[in-house]
Amino acid sequence: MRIATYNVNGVNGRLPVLLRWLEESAPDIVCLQELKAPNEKFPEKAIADAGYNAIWHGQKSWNGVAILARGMQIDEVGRVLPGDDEDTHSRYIEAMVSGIHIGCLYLPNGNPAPGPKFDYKLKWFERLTIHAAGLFKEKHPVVLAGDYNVMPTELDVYKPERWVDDALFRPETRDAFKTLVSQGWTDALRKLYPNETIYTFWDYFRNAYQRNAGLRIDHFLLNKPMDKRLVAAGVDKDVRGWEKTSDHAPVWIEVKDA
DNA sequence: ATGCCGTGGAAACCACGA
Repeated sequence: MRIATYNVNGVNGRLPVLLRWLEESAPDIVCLQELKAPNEKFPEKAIADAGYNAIWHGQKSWNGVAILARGMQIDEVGRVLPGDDEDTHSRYIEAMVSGIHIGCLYLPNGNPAPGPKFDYKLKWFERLTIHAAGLFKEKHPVVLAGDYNVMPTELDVYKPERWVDDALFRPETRDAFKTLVSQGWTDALRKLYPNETIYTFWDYFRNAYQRNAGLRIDHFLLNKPMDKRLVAAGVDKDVRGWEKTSDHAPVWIEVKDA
């Protein structure tokens, strides 16, 4: 079974790219971020015609997350990250699919830092870490996938020295990710490729993709039952080179059937 | 060192992204 995460940067503007990628790579479960569409404008029919069931949590203009499953039932568990009733951003959705517990997340960017947006990011990270502690202990496999807006180490940035003051790479942000992972989670891509340069995002400008000036910010965290089933992982980097593409590439893991 | 590009929504510019 293949599980993917993809920050589409606008699900409607990106629909041709998304449908082509779904057809070519045929992932079984997909986490989408940055829908940039309200619930009523989610392209449910086009995605159903491609063979996918879907649940989504949209919002006008910004954010928005969804979980897709190819020919499988999706049982929604929640669509809010607990811990802040005032948080109106659509950044989290959670479901059970084929016995796997999936959390799909779009962690706040946090720039400019310092400032209120950075404070919001760190708070959101704390809430995620509290929620994740419960998920980690579950008996069944759990996947926390999405755009974490964190480069965990210097290996995950094309020029680390240029990013040290950025909200995606500041010490507080990296510490927050480290604290989360230290609950016992497996960073799936890093486990399989401990020393490789792997990027999941390339800026639209300055020919970032052509220069491979990228960042690794889309991650899969696995609890132990899921980690035991991990067999492969990768980035569909070529998708980043398509016409009218997102600035992120799809990331995926392959897991053994139960 | 920097939104240089891109998206969505409102209103022919602005917010936001990483």
